[in-house]
Amino acid sequence: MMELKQVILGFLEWKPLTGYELKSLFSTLDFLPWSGNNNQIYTSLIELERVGLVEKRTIQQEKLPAQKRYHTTEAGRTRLKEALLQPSEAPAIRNDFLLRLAWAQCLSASEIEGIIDEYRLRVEAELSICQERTRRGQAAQYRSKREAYVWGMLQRNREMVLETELNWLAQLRSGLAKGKKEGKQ
Amino acid sequence: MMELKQVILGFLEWKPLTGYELKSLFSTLDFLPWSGNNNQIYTSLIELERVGLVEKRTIQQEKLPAQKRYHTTEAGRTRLKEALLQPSEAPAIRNDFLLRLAWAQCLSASEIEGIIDEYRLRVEAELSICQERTRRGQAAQYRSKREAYVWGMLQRNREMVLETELNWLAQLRSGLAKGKKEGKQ
DNA sequence: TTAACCATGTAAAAAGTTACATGATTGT
DNA sequence: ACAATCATGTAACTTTTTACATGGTTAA
Repeated sequence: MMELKQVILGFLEWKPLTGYELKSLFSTLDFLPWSGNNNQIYTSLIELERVGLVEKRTIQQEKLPAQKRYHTTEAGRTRLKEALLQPSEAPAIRNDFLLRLAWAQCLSASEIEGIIDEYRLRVEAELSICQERTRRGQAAQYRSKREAYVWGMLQRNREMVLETELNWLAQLRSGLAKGKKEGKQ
Repeated sequence: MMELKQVILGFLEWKPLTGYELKSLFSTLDFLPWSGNNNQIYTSLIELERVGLVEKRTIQQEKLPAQKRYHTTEAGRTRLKEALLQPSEAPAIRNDFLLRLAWAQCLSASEIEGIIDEYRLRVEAELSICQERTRRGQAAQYRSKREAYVWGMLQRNREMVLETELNWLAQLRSGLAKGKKEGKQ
């Protein structure tokens, strides 16, 4: 299991960052399953430094609080590579809509139509946000063509998952409509 | 956010179950994002009973420990329906492979090919398990045709997600192979 | 003047996992 | 003899979220 700290190590290998900058990365990148709240980021950085996987430069600023800019150490790079070569599990999905649909028996046909439609709109909105980010993502700083391609594919992964969800929803709707015509029970 | 307790409420509305039976459901159904360990199940049941959403019948057995079979109350049914009508978020995905791929810059081309292939096999294996469960799932006890259809679609959702992952992986592989031919950097 | 951004951290609570604890039955 | 199934529960730990705490800058 890839841990939060290992992901932070990856970012710091990409370029030195402050806790604040990491936080904003966690809130803008879809493939990161963590919220990136203060407690996660700042305590992780302190711990990573304590065990010698990262180091920091403190930069005094005139008017703003001092920045602590972290970068990886040799030990950090070694640890990161180890983590990257571990086997990955199949994707784990948390889908609240499926949990609700499972008990659709408790709902009327029109209530089911209602929650399907509400969910479809939600997924479509999410897909739009995702596509918008893909467009803007072109501006990011990549170290190579391969890295740029890979990050494009990370974004594409999320888009494909959401598109699949919409296709599945369309199937669900037509299947339910068909069953309704053919008679209930 | 659909909670574990609400899902338990859903199962007990379907039919009265013991903690042990709930546990085995949690470990066999793919769309449930919880492990269904003892602590989750038994403390949830005790809490649900305490607040009056479920009740139990204790059944003495000759040779085995007593079963506590839980069923929903009227308040439980009301609470469940409330939860079902709440809006659902877009699916949240935890994909460790994406987290590793993000830092592929740290790996050689052949190491990347290695982790892609390992992951592909993992996803294919998961898809097989999933398809096998779909076949067996036909035997389950459903309260209506609609319920049988919906549960089939729950299973189909997971299959489609895994198929999409395999398609995406194929794209990734060919894209990386193409980039390699065109020259590095 | 109000919101967003910059910038750091800590405390408390909730959610989730692993391990501990007990013990009989049934099939290989 | 060993593993799997049946059946319940608790303790300790890890992970994650939410809220608290501080305080200056910048743009609408």
